[in-house]
Amino acid sequence: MVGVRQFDEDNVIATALDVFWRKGLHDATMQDLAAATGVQRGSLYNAYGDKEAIFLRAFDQYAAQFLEAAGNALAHRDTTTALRSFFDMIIVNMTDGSPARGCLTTRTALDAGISSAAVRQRVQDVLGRLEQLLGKTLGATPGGRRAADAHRLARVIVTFTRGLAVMERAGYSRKQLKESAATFVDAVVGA
Amino acid sequence: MVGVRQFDEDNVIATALDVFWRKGLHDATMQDLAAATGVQRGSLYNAYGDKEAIFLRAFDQYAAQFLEAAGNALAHRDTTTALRSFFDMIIVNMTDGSPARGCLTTRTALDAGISSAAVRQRVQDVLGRLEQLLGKTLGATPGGRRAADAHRLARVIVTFTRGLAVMERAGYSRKQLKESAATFVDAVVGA
DNA sequence: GTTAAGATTGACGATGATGTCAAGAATGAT
DNA sequence: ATCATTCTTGACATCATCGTCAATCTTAAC
Repeated sequence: MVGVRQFDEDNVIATALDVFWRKGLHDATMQDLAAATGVQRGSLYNAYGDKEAIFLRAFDQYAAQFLEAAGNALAHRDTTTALRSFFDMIIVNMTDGSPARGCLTTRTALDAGISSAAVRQRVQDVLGRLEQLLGKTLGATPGGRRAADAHRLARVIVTFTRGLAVMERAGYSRKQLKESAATFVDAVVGA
Repeated sequence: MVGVRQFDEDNVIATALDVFWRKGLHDATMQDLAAATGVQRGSLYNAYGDKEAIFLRAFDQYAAQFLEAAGNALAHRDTTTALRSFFDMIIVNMTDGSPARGCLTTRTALDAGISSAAVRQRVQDVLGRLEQLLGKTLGATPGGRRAADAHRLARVIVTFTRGLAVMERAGYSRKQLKESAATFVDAVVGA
């Protein structure tokens, strides 16, 4: 290997993720990425091709971390406890930072109209996997739900998490989001 | 009045709404608006000042129409029926057109980070009013809910509608959205 | 029919983003 | 030490958008 890369790729991707998380795929520019990473625009083009390629790498990292956190949060025997810690995680995830960064998946989903198939696919993947995690949790409850019900409910819960992400963008506080999530869990799982 | 406007303002705003609905405030350009309305860019600047001013007018029209439709849909004695027709309306609203236009409020909310205070305020207004409509419906149910519960639940429902809007952008079909909404209504109101 | 307020038009300059490239720098392999 | 390969750098051309402006046109009011 000759002519060796002068920057740490993991660092660059992690920093790029932060930029995309704050600005979104569409609004983040190559200049933003260059400034944040300290790597010149030209080098980024040379190394990755274009902005979307960088985004896909960053998003994959984000998705893996997000889904792992979701899985961990859901790892409780009691469904109600599992869902509460799940929503806690989700809400902290989107209200973290100052100003809060929001939810990257949701932001990306909203740009679907101007995004490539690859990007749209990643969003669907994350949501699909999240739904599976939730379905497993709901189905595994002792004296459990019928499988079809668990799946339908899982999608409802995923949908509600997306709603929380929108409400966060609309200005609702972490506390308000948590209250809504608590009400939701009580209403849905209490039944 | 001398030097009279050559175009119909209501037409222009209605057409602008269509453009914003399809592209979003941020992605729609003055050229888009000029092309769609048949009014030159210069004239639009002269008449309205800038893109945001046009957007605010269009959004106000949209919000009024949307809230009226929501109010009508909710006008049933039976809470379950009211919510079902409410969600039907919401889902049709966001899956209409080809390609579907999605939900303008949600799209706008997601751009909060790069929007003016005036725009953010409109989004909050719509969501707040929607919440009020729902709260009234839930509170008015015979043998009704406690007021505090109705308000909390109303916010949960608003949040869920935002989630549906995201799911639509993520590629879920009208049918899938309706199924989720039905599951949600059963789970929440059945309790 | 003149007039003057206001609308329309097309062109202009500024800005910022994209993607490319040639020249120079760095370094593993020999 | 030299070479060959790859990375880095800064400049370049292109493109889209924005907002403005002077010249021109339109028309209500007189």
